[in-house]
Amino acid sequence: MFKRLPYFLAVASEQHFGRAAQKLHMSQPPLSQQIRRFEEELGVTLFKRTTRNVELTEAGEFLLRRIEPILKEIDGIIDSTRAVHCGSLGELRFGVIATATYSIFPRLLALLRERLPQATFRLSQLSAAVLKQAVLANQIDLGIVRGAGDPSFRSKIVAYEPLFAGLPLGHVLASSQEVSMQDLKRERFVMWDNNGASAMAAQIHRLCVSHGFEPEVTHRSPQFLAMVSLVAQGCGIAIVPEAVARLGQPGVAFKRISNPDAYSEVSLIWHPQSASRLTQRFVEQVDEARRPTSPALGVLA
Amino acid sequence: MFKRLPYFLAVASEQHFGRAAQKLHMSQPPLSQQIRRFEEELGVTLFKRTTRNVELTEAGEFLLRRIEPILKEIDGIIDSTRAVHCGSLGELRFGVIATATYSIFPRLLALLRERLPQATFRLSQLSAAVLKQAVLANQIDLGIVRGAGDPSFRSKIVAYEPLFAGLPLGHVLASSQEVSMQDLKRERFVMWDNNGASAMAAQIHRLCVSHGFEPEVTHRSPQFLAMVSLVAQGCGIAIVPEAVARLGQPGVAFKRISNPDAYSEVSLIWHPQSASRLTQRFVEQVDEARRPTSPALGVLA
DNA sequence: TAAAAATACTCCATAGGTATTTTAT
DNA sequence: ATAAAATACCTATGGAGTATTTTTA
Repeated sequence: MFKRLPYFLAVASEQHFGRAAQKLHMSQPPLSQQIRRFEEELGVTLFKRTTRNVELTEAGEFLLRRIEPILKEIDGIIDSTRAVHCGSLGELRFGVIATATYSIFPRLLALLRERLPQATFRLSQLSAAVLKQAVLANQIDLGIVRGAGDPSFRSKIVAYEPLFAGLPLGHVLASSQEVSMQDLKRERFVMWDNNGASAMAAQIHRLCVSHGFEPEVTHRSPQFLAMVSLVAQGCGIAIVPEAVARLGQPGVAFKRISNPDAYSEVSLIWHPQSASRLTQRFVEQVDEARRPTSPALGVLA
Repeated sequence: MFKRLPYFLAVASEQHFGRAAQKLHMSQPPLSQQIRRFEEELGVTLFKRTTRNVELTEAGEFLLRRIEPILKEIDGIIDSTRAVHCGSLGELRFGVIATATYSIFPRLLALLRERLPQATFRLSQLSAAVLKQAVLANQIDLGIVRGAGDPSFRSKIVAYEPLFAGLPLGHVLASSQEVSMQDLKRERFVMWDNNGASAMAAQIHRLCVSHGFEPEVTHRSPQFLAMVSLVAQGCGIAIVPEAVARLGQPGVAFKRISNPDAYSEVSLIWHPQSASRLTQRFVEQVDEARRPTSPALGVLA
């Protein structure tokens, strides 16, 4: 039944049993038989044939017109199924923290479109905690968070992002080229927060301690825009990743912190069990891009 | 390949090889084999299976979502192909003369929609001569013309349409209930024309002669609206079929001609060779409707 | 008479059946 | 221990081949 449709199609398009049989890599008699059986099981005469001429009946014309595009479509679906299997077709669900949405994520997206052009994506901007839950619940495929890793996930660092000090415009350091951690010893800090679980806050705290001081924190916020406003109002200074510094803000000057350990790691995280083929393929492509031999390395270094 | 799609569908929807095999009226082992072969020839794992649990892989989900509606569609196409074969589905191309477009044709159309609801139609309004050529050239399936038949076609009378005299309002007969051919003896006539081949003109001429007079024709036109205007202007009287009388026209009174032979036959014509199944079915339905036992008779009597 | 479809027949691949084994819960 | 899928093996349908006949333009 289904298997006979391609036979019908070949005879219909060739209007000739012999040529159709050649095209199908078979001999003419079995093809004639298949068509006859097809007609019998349909109860429909599809061809008007003499030994000199083969043409479609009305019903045959109808069937040809309808079935031809469908068989092509099925071929396409089969190809696409193979593409899904090998992880080049599908949808990647990204969960991204606010400060990576406009810097790291676009770079990864460019990589996705270059290396896996058949893949589509869906983006959710989430707090780090919610994002990790979503990865575990297989609601998103890939998370972008700060920090080097987490034993619950598979992870990969995709960027070392330089840290900047955000200073009110009148501040004595606001006119210098760079600042060092030493310069910030006596400052009051507007600090990141995420119900006490902010990776940035922990990172900055470690940084201060390793440079010999305990930061004096006056305000805390989970929203970087709120932090930067507090800086503009003179409530203190803030340490932020480059992505936030780049956005700028009236009344605030951002100065790169010159110490080599003043950076924030950004990682891709994913679930080792539920990772789809596409997820795996994409992670491989990220690896590939970060190898020194690859020209795409720079964008993620 | 194609034949295995329904197997895949059954297993995918049941998530169970045994039940799927039952649904397919076969035993479980060959079904397992078919699925395995299908996976092999695709090069794609479609199911994750243990002895306790069967579920689709990503690629399997993808294939299921895409292929299920298509197989349903193919079933529908097969059914429709059968309908085309038996003449209940398709398009009827009607060619209709002007004076049948608003009277006889709508009745036939109602019959078509009642008896062959899957059929669609296409309507061309043509002169009788062009229409007959179009039937011979298989450009239209069914023509509606005046006259009882023609040896070049198969035909069937579908209406005997009473004739009316169209009279200017001031005319002495314009106040009577009916007129007879005798009353029209001395009148001047505005006559139908179609390059000398009008069936109506021939019919009316025969009618006059059989009632003992040769009509005095002052004007001729192929357009009934033109004829009726000439009547309104007092150029003469016109004999027209009921369909024209029903349309009415300011300044003209239409009176039924009481003689029993004062009618015009309207016929369906079609090509005996190239008639489609639907054409044949429709003609059968017209026969059916004209039988005295059928309640639908009246509309065409 | 020649080209092409249908028929007759033969053979083998493969679909499908039964019995059994393996595996995971 | 049990349900269910996989495996092994057998059978038979039917798909495909070759040789031949029929048909019609």
